Amino acid sequence: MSNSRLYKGSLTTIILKLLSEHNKMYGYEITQKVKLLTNGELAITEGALYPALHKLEAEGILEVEVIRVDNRLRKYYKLTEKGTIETTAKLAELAAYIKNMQVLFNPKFSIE
Amino acid sequence: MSNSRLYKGSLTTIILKLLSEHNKMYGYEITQKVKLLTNGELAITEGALYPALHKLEAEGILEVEVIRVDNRLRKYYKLTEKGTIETTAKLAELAAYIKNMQVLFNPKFSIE
DNA sequence: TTATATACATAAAATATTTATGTATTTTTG
DNA sequence: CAAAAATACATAAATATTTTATGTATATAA
Repeated sequence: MSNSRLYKGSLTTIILKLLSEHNKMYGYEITQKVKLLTNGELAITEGALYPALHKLEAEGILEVEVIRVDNRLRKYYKLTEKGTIETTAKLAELAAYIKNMQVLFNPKFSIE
Repeated sequence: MSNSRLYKGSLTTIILKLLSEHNKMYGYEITQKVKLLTNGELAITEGALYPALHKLEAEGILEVEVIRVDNRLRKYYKLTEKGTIETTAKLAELAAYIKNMQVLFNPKFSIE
C-alpha cells in the first residue's frame, strides 16, 4: 500500500467507504478504483485486500455474491445492514483521527 | 493509542513532529503532550513509545541525553541532523497520505 | 504467441502495537 | 501518616495488519 506506514490501519475504512458509495464492488475493482483515484500513488496489495474482505464477510459486515463473467469469477461485496452502521462508525473514527492529527500538526501557538 | 486502528503507523511521525517543535523532550513528556493536545483522545502507550524511541536512536535519527531530576532519570531526546532530514520526509509522507485520503473521502484537511 | 490484464487465493515473514508486567521515586490525598 | 496516584523508565508475549512471495486460471492486447 505505498512505502508509507501511515496507510496501515486505513484499509478497512477505505473498503467500507468505497462500498458505501458504489453499492457493490469486487476485489480487483477496488484495487483499480483506489489506484485511479490516487493517480497510482496508493496501490492496495492483493495479499492485504483479500484477507480483509474475508474478515469483513465473516464478521457480517459484508455479504458476497459470486458471479461468472466471461468464464471468470467475480465476488461482488456489498454492505449488510450491520455494515452500514459499521461504516458510519469508521467514518467517525476517521474524522476523529483527522481532528487529532490536525491539532498535533497545526498547533496553535501557546504561551510556553 | 486509542481503539482506532488508524493511528497505527503514525507514531514515528508524531514523535518527530513534536521534537521538531520542542527541541528536546523525554518520553513521559511526549505522552503527556499528546494527551493534552488531543484532550485525552489519543494516549500513546509506553509499550509502543519506548521501543519506538530506542529504534529512532539506533537509526541515528534521535540522540539522547540522560538527566537526573529529583533522583529520577529523564532521557531527553532531540533530532540529529539526519533526524531533521527524516522529519521533512515524514511530513511529506503525511501530506501525501492526507491528499490521497482526501480524494478517497473528501474531508477538508490541510497541514498548513 | 507471448505478455499483460483480469480475478481470485493463501502462507511465511516482517512490522507495529497492545497488553501485561516490572522497578523505583515523588507527590497528592484520605 | 499511610495509601494511592503520578512520574519515569523498561521489556516481553501476544495480537493484528501488511508485505512479499507464490499459486491457479482465463481473456485480451501486442
